[in-house]
Amino acid sequence: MTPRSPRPRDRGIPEATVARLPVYLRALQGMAERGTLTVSSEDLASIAGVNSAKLRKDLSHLGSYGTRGVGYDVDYLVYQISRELGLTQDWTVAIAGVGNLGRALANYGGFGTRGFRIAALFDADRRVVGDEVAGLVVRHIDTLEDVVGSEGVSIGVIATPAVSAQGVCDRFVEAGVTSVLNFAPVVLNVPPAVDVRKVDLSIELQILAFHEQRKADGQAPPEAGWIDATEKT
Amino acid sequence: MTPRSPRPRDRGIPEATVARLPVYLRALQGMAERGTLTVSSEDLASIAGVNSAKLRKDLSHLGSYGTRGVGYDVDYLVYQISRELGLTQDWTVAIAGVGNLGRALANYGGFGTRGFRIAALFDADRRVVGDEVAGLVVRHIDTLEDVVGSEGVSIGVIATPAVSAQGVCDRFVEAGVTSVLNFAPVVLNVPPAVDVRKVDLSIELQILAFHEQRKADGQAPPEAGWIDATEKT
DNA sequence: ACGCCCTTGTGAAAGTACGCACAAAGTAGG
DNA sequence: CCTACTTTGTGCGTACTTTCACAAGGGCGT
Ligand SMILES: NC(=O)c1ccc[n+]([C@@H]2O[C@H](COP(=O)([O-])OP(=O)(O)OC[C@H]3O[C@@H](n4cnc5c(N)ncnc54)[C@H](O)[C@@H]3O)[C@@H](O)[C@H]2O)c1
Ligand SMILES: NC(=O)c1ccc[n+]([C@@H]2O[C@H](COP(=O)([O-])OP(=O)(O)OC[C@H]3O[C@@H](n4cnc5c(N)ncnc54)[C@H](O)[C@@H]3O)[C@@H](O)[C@H]2O)c1
Repeated sequence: MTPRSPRPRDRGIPEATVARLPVYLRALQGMAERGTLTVSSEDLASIAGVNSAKLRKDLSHLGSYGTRGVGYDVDYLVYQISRELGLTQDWTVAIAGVGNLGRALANYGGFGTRGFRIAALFDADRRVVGDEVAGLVVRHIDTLEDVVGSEGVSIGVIATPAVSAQGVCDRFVEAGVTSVLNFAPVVLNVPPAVDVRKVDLSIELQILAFHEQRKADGQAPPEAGWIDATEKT
Repeated sequence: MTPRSPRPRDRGIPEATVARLPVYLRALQGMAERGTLTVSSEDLASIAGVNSAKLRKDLSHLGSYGTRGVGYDVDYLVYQISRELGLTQDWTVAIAGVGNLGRALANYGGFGTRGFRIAALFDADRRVVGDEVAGLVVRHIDTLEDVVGSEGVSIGVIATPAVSAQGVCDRFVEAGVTSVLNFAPVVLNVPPAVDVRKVDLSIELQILAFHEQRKADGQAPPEAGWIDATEKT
């Protein structure tokens, strides 16, 4: 029934796997720099902080790139994961809201290192527009549509106050942006074809507080036994 | 077999639910400010961007706080969620690494508004130590143990470069901190009793890139059908 | 060329999460 | 008090995720 052209691979990578691939990629790039040629699932999993079976299953979604008895070729795996994640091409990013956070993001080196190019900064405040931040001149938010079109922006970052976030988001979407990274503490409403990911500091702290309270509740913990060691995204 | 005292409620709240409670809480607080007295699961769910059945099931983990035919009392629900998340008490936070990001965090108002008090800022750079940021004097990282003890810090935020993160984390843990929020792009190693949550910009962008590539792959999408509308944390 | 040993790739089981659909419970109006 | 209507709380089927455990594959030493 699927009218899709018969692609080499299934291409139905689970979301949970996608979220871990960048972690593996980072670990592998570190190894590559240090000259490591191959790595076993056990070792890589340990560095990435996951179960080795999970790692193998994750990688199996990309194909059979390992060699039994040996492990995975580091460089090859870096390439395959990069390709799968779409990092073999460059992506153009625009940031809206050049305040505390927007400036930190713009000045963040690790942003551009891996195929993400910041093409534009927008703000609504006339006192900020025209400033040079991280080598870019801050533009007025009203030029968003023009710039997104001319620069080919594909990812929009929202670092405005919460009240402005939905409006800015709508403009990004209207201008054709289909991926949004939102730092404002609001739930954005977008059409189904647009992906939104949010980074919400306050939520993270509240989740930590919840677990912290749990630990305290048990008072003097008779026995440890918290199974929370590893990170959950 | 569970030797725990028979608590009023089960207290086995799913992690997925815990991650959504702060979203509900924020929506409810907004309503409370606007004077709304009660809300139905349908309305609240719509604002929070989730399915109403999911919302009801989430809330049912806290107890039966709704009234059939009417909905939920906004103020009461705010209180119950706050209590469950541990927000009825104050939490003390310390930030290590006062660079681009650390400063943005320290200056962020929304941080302190809901029970999270920033008690200390640490840095290793002598040029930064002694600066006043957001009303606090930046202390040297070597005073971490003393300050964490005297201030009763329970949540440590890591905003140092990646190479320093594990070391700083170890010091937090050694000093008794059992909750860590990590902004550095590394997997932290901690004992099982310590909770770590990470915020990783680069990973978020890579996940967006993956989906963006998918959309482009299908070229002129014959039929839409992306089921990605809602946000995934 | 052979066999040992290591590591992958993957079935199957167990554990979580989601969302539909509906009975139960409560309100409001007569 | 009884009926009609609204909305909660949850049982249940489905889908996704994680983990175990092991057969099959492949290199390497002899
Ligand atoms: N600073 C942090 O560490 C931090 C942490 C977590 C979340 N956040 C969230 O990130 C967002 C930004 O935080 P911040 O501290 O940088 O705030 P900020 O006030 O320092 O900066 C916001 C900037 O957005 C601009 N702006 C306002 N309306 C705009 C519009 N319609 N279009 C374009 N620009 C507009 C303002 O002029 C300002 O420069 C907020 O939603 C905040 O809740 C910040
Ligand atoms: N800036 C961003 O927008 C951004 C975004 C995502 C992730 N990050 C990550 O957050 C971290 C901080 O980023 P940044 O842009 O603020 O970097 P930065 O270089 O501006 O600041 C880092 C600060 O940490 C201090 N430091 C170094 N070693 C330390 C130690 N052992 N103890 C205490 N302090 C120490 C440095 O003196 C510096 O002041 C990095 O790991 C970065 O990858 C930053």
